[in-house]
Amino acid sequence: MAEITAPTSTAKWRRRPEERTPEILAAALECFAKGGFSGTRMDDVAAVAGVTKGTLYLYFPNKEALFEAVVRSAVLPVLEMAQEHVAQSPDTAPELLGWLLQRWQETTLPTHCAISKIIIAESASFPDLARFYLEEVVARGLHLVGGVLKLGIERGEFRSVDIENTARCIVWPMLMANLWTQSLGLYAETIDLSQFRQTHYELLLRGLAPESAAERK
Amino acid sequence: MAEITAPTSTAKWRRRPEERTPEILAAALECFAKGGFSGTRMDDVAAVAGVTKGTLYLYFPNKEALFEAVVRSAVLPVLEMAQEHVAQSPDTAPELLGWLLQRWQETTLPTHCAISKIIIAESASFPDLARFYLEEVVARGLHLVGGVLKLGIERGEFRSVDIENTARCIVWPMLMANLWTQSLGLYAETIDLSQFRQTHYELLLRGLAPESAAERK
DNA sequence: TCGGCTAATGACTCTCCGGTCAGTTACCTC
DNA sequence: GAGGTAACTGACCGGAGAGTCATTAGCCGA
Repeated sequence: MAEITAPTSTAKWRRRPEERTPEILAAALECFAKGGFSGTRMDDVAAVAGVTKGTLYLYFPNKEALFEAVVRSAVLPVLEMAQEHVAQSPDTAPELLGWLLQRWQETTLPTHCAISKIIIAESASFPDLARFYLEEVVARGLHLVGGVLKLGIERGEFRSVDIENTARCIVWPMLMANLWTQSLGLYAETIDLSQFRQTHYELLLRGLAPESAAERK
Repeated sequence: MAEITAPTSTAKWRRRPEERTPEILAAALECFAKGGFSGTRMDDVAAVAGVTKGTLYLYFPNKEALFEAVVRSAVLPVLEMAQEHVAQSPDTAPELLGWLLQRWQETTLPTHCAISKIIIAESASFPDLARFYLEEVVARGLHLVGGVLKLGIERGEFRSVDIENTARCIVWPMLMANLWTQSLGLYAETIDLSQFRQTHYELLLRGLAPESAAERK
C-alpha cells in the first residue's frame, strides 16, 4: 500500500552480512538483560535485530554461543581500558578507587549487572558459561581492584588488609546496588545510585584509613 | 514378585496428609535452590518429595504459589527471631551488628541466598513474586539493620550516616558472598566465608566509628 | 539482462513441561 | 469384611520455544 510511494527501496530486506553480527549482539544484550537467559526467546532477539530466527542461526550455532559472544563484546573492552588507566595514572590510591567506582557506574555497570544477573542465576545449568565468565571477567576485575589496594598499602595510603576479601567488599555492594535496580528495584522506590556510591566510598575510605594517622577530612 | 516377602507393608503408598505439606516444602526448597524457578520441574519436586506431580496440585494451586509458600516458611521465622533478639538485647550497637552478621551467616544465609538468587534472576518474569518478597522480606530486613544503626548513632557508638544506604552496604556484601558460593563459587576455589565476614565487619566498624574519637582497637 | 551465489525467510518439527482428571487404592467405620 | 471417602496416581493435553531446511529473493559480475 504505502510501500508504493517509498522512493528508493521497495525491497523487503537487504543483504548486509557485515552489519548483522553487531546488530544481533546488541539486540541479544538488550533481550538477555531484560529476560535472563532462559527467559529470552530467540524469536525476540531476532525481532529486535530486525531479522528472523533462522538468520540468527547463520551467525551463531546456538543460544549459548550467542550469549557468550554478547558477554565477550560487552565486557572485555571496558575492562582493558580501565586496566590501562590505572597502570599509568599518577593519582593516589584513594583517588583511583573513587575513579574506578564512578567510571564503572557511569559507563557500563548496568550492562555488567545484567550479565552478572544471568550468570548468577543460571550458572548451575550452564557450567561452560560459568567457567568462561570466571576466567575472562571476574579474575581480571578482582585483579584490577586488588592492584589499587596493594598500591595504596605500599604507599601508606591504606592500612594493611586482606586484599582479595577487601576487593570483594569494594565491588560487591556496587554490583548488588545495580542488580537491585534491575530486579526488585522495578517494584520499589528506586535508590539513588550515585548517593549510594558516595556512602559506600566514604565508608570504605574510613575503613581503609591507616592505623595511626587520623587523616583530616 | 518379591513384594510377597515384604513383611509388614505391601502398600505402594500411604495416606499421610499431615506430613505432606512440610515434605513438599522441603523438597521444593531443595529443588528451587539448585535449579532456580523456571529451571525446576514440578516432576522433580514431586520425585524428591516422594509423591507424584498430581499430588503437588492437591496441596498447592500452582508452581508460583508453591514457591511463595517456600519463601514464607523458610525466611519469616528467622527474621522474627532476630527482630526479637535485637529489641531486647543489652549489647552495644557494634556488638549487635557483629551478632547479626554471624548469626545470619551461620544459620540461614545459604537458604536466604538461594531464594534471593531466584528473586533477582526472575523477578522480571514474575512481578507478583517480586512484590511479595519486597514486602515480606526485604523491607523487614532493612528495617532490622537500620534499627541497629540508629541505635548506635543515638548512643554515639557510630558516626551519623545515611541509614538506608549504609544498611545496604552492610547486608549486600554478605549476600553477594553467599550468592557467589552458590553460583560461580562452584567452579573456582571457594572463599572462606567467615574470614570474609571478619574483613567486612572490620571495614564496617572503622568506617562507622565516630568522627573525633579515634577509638582504640 | 541474465545467471548463479548466498543471505535471509518462515513454516515446520520435536521435545519439554505446567497443569488436568478419571481412575485406583489405602484407610476408617460400622 | 463391606462399603464409603478422600488421598494419591499416572496417562494425558496443550502451548511454548529451540532448532531445521526447503524455498525465496537481493546482489554482483560478465
